[in-house]
Amino acid sequence: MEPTVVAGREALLASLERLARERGLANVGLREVARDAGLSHAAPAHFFGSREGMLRALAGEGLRLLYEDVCEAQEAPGAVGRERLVVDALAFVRFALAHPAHFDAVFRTPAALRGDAQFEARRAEALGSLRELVELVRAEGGLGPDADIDTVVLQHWALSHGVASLAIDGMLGPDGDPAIAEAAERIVRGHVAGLP
Amino acid sequence: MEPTVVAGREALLASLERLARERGLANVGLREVARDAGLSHAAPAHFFGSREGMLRALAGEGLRLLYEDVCEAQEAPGAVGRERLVVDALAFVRFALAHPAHFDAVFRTPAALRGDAQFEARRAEALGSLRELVELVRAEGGLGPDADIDTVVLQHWALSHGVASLAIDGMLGPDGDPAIAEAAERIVRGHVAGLP
DNA sequence: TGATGTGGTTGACGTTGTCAAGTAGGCTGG
DNA sequence: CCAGCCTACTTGACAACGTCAACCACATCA
Repeated sequence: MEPTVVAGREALLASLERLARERGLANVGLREVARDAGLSHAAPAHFFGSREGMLRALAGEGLRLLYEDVCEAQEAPGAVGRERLVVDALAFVRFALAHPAHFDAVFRTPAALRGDAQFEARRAEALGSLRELVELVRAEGGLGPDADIDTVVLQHWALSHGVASLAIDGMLGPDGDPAIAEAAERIVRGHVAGLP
Repeated sequence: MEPTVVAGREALLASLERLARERGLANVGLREVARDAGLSHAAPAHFFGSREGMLRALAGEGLRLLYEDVCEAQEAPGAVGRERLVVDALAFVRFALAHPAHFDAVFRTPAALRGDAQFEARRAEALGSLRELVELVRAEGGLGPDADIDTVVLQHWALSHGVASLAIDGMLGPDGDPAIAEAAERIVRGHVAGLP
């Protein structure tokens, strides 16, 4: 029987996410999060050790969510060869738009994460699985045989990251506008079409 | 006669930049900046009104610096057609590596900037001048006549932004390693080569 | 001479992140 | 049955923080 009231740790992370979504990660306080979750002011320190630890926890959750989203998108039928990269990049963008606070914690708050072995390992794993995807695409004939895999991987990662940032920062259209997704798709397709 | 001791305002911005470079923008305090600049704890509030105001001032300076760097790179001889886009992107990456605090303020602290008319205007201007660059490239025959200018502009902006983020976050190699610049160049060239 | 800025300072207020210490309840071995 | 330990917090204190009102010294100019 799962409890209807979530454990304190998760309640705190949920509150953090909710508040960060409105105000930006940098502008939410530990005590505020604790208040919002109905706990005492020192509860965050109890679970996460420090503010930095709490952000790290959110980043870990974010990386897990992102990985799930991307895998799920990849498993949908109909995308083979080069199209797989379109699916991958658009899943990344969708994740950024759906979980801006998590995205911020993972990709835009690097100072707190530097040197965290677990986080670096997971990030390396994410890059590794992207490399596998690119290799699969090549095996399926979607990439020229002389394409440099590492360059394609980094190029694709950079473009996905860039489009996601543009989308989050409102440079592809006002918040919630479907034009954002359309612009993102145009950009991504343009990019994928240009791969060697 | 310019004074050897800069005015308080600029001393504060310089201190903010120096401290943020070591610790990340989010982890420097107003009072700390004031101390570092040799001023009283309330000096930042006097000049910038609030913490947010101070970050806005840094972002404004950053946008100006970026604009100068890119223009200067573009004026160097030898780059015509498609090569202009390589020069542009690499200037962007160099700026990010040389001024990480400014880059953070401009591109990774959007909450503080939302709704600031002056900042939005300058950002729109930056995008506009990128558009002009792309149009020039097409006029020089560097782009197919049926290329969609807007998509190319956004694609280029996204990739430049992404590569810069990768570089700053240490994903192209350890800090200061010349391999970073080499990787960035490979990625950018791969991207530009794929444009329609 | 006096008004008006400009470029700051001082001091106070409420709030924040962190830490040491305490507490309440559940589990486990003897 | 109960002592000991673990988990999941709370309480209270501290220094540091951002902001604000008030003040000060000097320059400019009518």
